Amino acid sequence: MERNLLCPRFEKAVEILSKRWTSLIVFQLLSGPQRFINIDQALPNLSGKVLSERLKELEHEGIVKRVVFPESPVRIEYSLTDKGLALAPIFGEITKWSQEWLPVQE
Amino acid sequence: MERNLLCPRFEKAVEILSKRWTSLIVFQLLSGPQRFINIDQALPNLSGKVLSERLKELEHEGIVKRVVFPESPVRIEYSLTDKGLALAPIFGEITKWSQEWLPVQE
DNA sequence: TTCACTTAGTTACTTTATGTAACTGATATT
DNA sequence: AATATCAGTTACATAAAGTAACTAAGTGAA
Repeated sequence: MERNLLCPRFEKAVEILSKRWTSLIVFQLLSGPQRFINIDQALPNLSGKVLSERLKELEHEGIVKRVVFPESPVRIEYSLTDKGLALAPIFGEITKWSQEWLPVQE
Repeated sequence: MERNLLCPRFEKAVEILSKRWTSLIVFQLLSGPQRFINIDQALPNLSGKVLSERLKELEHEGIVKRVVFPESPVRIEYSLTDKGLALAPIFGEITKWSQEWLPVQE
């Protein structure tokens, strides 16, 4: 009777990454810090509602940081923490796989 | 006005991998071909209904193959194709990240 | 000053996805 | 004949995501 062979840390990582939109938001932030509206516009079909939820979750996980610039009007920038930046190799492997195994035209 | 900077193949890969349960099912199959009930039992909280849906999707994507052994009773084995096996490095990177950045105890 | 616009969201409502549990049909075992 | 196993399916309930309109604080133009 084998029970839960799955490493809980691995499971947690998959849980984070496989939540809808999360990967694409992190990937978008890999290109540099940016504002809410910029992320929203870069990812078609992502609603402000879900983006707002995901950014809060990612902030809570310590993957994203939210910085308020008290300019006028106020500017809020989202960026990756070191923990978030460390996700880059995963996206590197996803890119490799997709280029080798997925058809160009769909 | 930048539009859809996202590579469609990368986007497709993320879409496949970030569907709930998909990654864990593929990861489970990395340990070798196995039967429906085995996958179901290895992943707590995964229902037969969703497993059945996911296996069909993965078969359709060419990531999983379903082989019927006409024994009695019939045995059905699910396994990864070459395309599916090629996902292994992605899980390798997820494992690395989770061990470096996620706490042991939660 | 009033009207319109931008940013960073939130709220209310609808549609879709997932979870739960019971069920099916073929074979095997007791 | 009754019970069990495997590989699912069906019906129903709950949770997540999509859609669109709205807010509040500030800016800019008329």
